[in-house]
Amino acid sequence: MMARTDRLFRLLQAMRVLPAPVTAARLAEETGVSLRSLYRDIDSLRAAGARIEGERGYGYRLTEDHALPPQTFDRMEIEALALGLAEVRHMGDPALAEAAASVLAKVAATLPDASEQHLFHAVSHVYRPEARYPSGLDMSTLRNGCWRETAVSLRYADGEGTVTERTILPLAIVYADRRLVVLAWCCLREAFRMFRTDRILEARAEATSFRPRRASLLRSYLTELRARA
Amino acid sequence: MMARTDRLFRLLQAMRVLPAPVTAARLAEETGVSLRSLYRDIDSLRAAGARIEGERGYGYRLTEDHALPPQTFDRMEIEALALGLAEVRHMGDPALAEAAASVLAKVAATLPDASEQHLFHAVSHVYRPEARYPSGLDMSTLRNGCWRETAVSLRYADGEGTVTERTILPLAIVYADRRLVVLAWCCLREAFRMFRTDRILEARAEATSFRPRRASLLRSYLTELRARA
DNA sequence: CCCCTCCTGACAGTTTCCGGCAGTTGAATG
DNA sequence: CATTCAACTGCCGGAAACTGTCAGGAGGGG
Repeated sequence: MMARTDRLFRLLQAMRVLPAPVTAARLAEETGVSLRSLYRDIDSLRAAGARIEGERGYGYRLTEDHALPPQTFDRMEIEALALGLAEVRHMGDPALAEAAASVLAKVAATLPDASEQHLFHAVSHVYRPEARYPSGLDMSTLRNGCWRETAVSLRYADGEGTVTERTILPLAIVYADRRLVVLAWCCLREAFRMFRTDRILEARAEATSFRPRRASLLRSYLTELRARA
Repeated sequence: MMARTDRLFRLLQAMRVLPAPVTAARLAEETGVSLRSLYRDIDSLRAAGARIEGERGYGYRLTEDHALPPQTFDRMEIEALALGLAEVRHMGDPALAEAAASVLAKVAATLPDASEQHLFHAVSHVYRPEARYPSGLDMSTLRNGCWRETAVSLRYADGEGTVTERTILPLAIVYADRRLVVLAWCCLREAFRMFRTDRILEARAEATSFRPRRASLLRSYLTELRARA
């Protein structure tokens, strides 16, 4: 049972150990499988996130190990994690809060002592004042925009309550002044702007993509912000 | 493809996140699989080295999972980490902020793309309003008290500004209502109390140890807090 | 042109997986 | 003592996934 999964791990291990360019034939022999299946296995690993470079007439090379070294954190770092994640659990939208809980659980699993584990987990549950996140809004629209580098159109109420309709290129979602805000390029004003998530009345995904400009746009915005301060 | 393996990981994660005794039915629903299959999956995990305690008429409990391959963070989880840690960098005392930065660097190192790494790191630097942490106070005294389970004596100003001198048994440092507070047993009042760090005028380490009562004390305090809400 | 090697598609045989059902067991509860 | 709960087990048949074999492509080096 689980023969296949086990074999994939062995394959990965073989690629780590064997000297750099390894032929598929060699790996097939190593894992005891036909050539055809080996190609399928390589596919599976790539699909699972491993970066495997394959060149014709040359062989395979493992560029990047996604099974990273077991993350170990010292006590102070654990403390920082617990605090930060507890905060996100309260503040964030449901999806974000769940992710924070999930990280917490993963990190707790690496803790040596069982009682420490439990406390670590417990502390993050202590304080739960009313959720501060703008409940009506579906953050996933914004988050998808950031990740997929697609525009989003908003109905947004500014400080005076004036409502405007605009299209933005969302760059990142961050805390600022204790609130969740979206850093974005505003197509209406043709400038970088921050949008408080609690003032966004509605968000709709648009089809237009701005890939691959997100990284450079965000960089410019950050330098602009830094210059202003 | 690989659906099964993926499901097993999800099952494990579910057991870590959900509160302790979980019924098979619940886990089956969580992983979207029939009850029969769930029992098979539990078997697989046990065979793979996870220690899962199952009691009839009660539920499952995960006692240990060290034998299993290390878990990586997905995109959403990375996002949660970045947000939480950025917050701690601003809020925390220097030692804590440094720890947060250090975790950030460790996690960033595992990110696949170089530009993603850079952005991830950059975002956490964006916003730096004035540090909100009570600058005069040396948090390490309190933190050491928590870790080494030794008493600490405080000069503390309450809500009306009345200053009192008291000895506490510090249990944990957490956020509450957006401020850093110390959860502790107050020897003066003989009760559990929360102390806002920004109202602590002075903290001195005492020699008296309360080891190993910290875990149980904190547990009682937490249940008391939860009962009150 | 030939050889190396990665890579893809199709097909058939085999294996594994999955849900459902029926039933057992241990413990707590009433 | 009966009942409920919920972990477990065995077995079946259909569905799905995996595997090896065969038959090609495709890019680069000699």
